[in-house]
Amino acid sequence: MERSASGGGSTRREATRQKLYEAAVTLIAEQGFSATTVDEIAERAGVAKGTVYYNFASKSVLFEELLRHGVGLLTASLRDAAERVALEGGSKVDALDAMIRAGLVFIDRYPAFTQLYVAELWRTNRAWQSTLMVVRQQAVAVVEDVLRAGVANGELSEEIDIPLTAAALVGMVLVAALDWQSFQPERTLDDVHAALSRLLQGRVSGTR
Amino acid sequence: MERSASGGGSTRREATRQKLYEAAVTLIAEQGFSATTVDEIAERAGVAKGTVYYNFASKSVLFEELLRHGVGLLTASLRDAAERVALEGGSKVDALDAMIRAGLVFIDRYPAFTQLYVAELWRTNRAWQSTLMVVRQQAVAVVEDVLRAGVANGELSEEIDIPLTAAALVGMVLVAALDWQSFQPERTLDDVHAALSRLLQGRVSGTR
DNA sequence: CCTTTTGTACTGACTGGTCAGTTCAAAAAC
DNA sequence: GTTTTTGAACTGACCAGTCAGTACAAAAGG
Repeated sequence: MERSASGGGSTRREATRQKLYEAAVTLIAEQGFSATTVDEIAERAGVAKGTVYYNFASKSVLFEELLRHGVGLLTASLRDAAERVALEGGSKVDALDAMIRAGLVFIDRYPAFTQLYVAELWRTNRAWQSTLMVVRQQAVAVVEDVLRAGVANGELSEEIDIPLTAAALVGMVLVAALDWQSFQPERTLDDVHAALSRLLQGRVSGTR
Repeated sequence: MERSASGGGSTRREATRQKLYEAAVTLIAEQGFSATTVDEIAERAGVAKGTVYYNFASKSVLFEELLRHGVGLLTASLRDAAERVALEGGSKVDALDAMIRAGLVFIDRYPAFTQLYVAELWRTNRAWQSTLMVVRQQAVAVVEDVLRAGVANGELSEEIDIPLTAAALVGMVLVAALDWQSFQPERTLDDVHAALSRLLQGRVSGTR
């Protein structure tokens, strides 16, 4: 029943689940959860419908595990970026800037996941609402931590409102990136990063 | 046969359509388009299902008209705010600030519409995709116009990337406001406005 | 006046189709 | 020989859209 060491679960099964995640994330991002059928997911993943139900209890459970999986990747990437700057002795603003870039890289790599996340996050009355709350808090908390550290060491103004500013920064990156992907795909990641960086560092007003 | 002059459409019918808009916007914001049934919409509006189809060709058409209606309100409100500042002889940064506030007021007043807009905007493969594109461009264009004017009169840096910055600003307001409504409802509109204003004006870094 | 007609708005039972989830025997993979 | 997958058939709930009929007010006709 357990072939590789302990904990992991079999590789074959894991590969099937991965295929299902990938198929589901694309379809749900395009069409929404309710408009996506299990038959479609199975077909896109190249497995039989029975396999979906052998691996996941239901369509919603598949979706919830997908969410947890994706946000795990994102927070790890953000935390990693902040830490790398800290080790190099960079400032907290540098850390925020690095996190903006990490966010953009993530969205560039997993655009479907990001679409789906944004589309579901502010819904109420959904089965997976609590999963999303937890998962959102994890992501925002990473930004809040850096802001707090910046205020503590005097680098950022004491007057900033940490939760609101963190939310605004996340939103800025999220929406700018989605807009980039959907409506201005000819721009490069560096263009987008530069524009956001400028906004973060208050180099918008003033002719220099 | 025709009660009020010609052209306008009866008041009764208009009132029914309005009730349907209100019912639909709430339900779709909560549950998404596909998960919301026409029966639910009719029930919430207090009319029979047939009435929905008497007034709108289909569920999607109802939704599209809803979108156009809502974004019309938003752009009018943004343009109005910018114009008011211009008349008072304020700067372009002041105009942007006023638009941020107008955006927040709008979202505060029509939270369901905003949720629904964000949730559907970046979807692909949807029937109303083209409607959304048009409607998004209208809203973003208002911000771009002000940015362009600011650059022209030397108030804003020539190096800013207008489309990307506009998208980022809109995103910042949108996400911060939705977050405020969903996760920090105890905050006041002024709190949120102050946090965003600070970010816009680059008063985040530096201890003053 | 009264009554007949006409057009508009609305109603709600009904239909045809769709889809999540089930079942299971047999094959494949390991 | 155990786990995982297959594939196809099936069920039952659910739902978008339809349609024959109702309600009613205003006009037309007498």
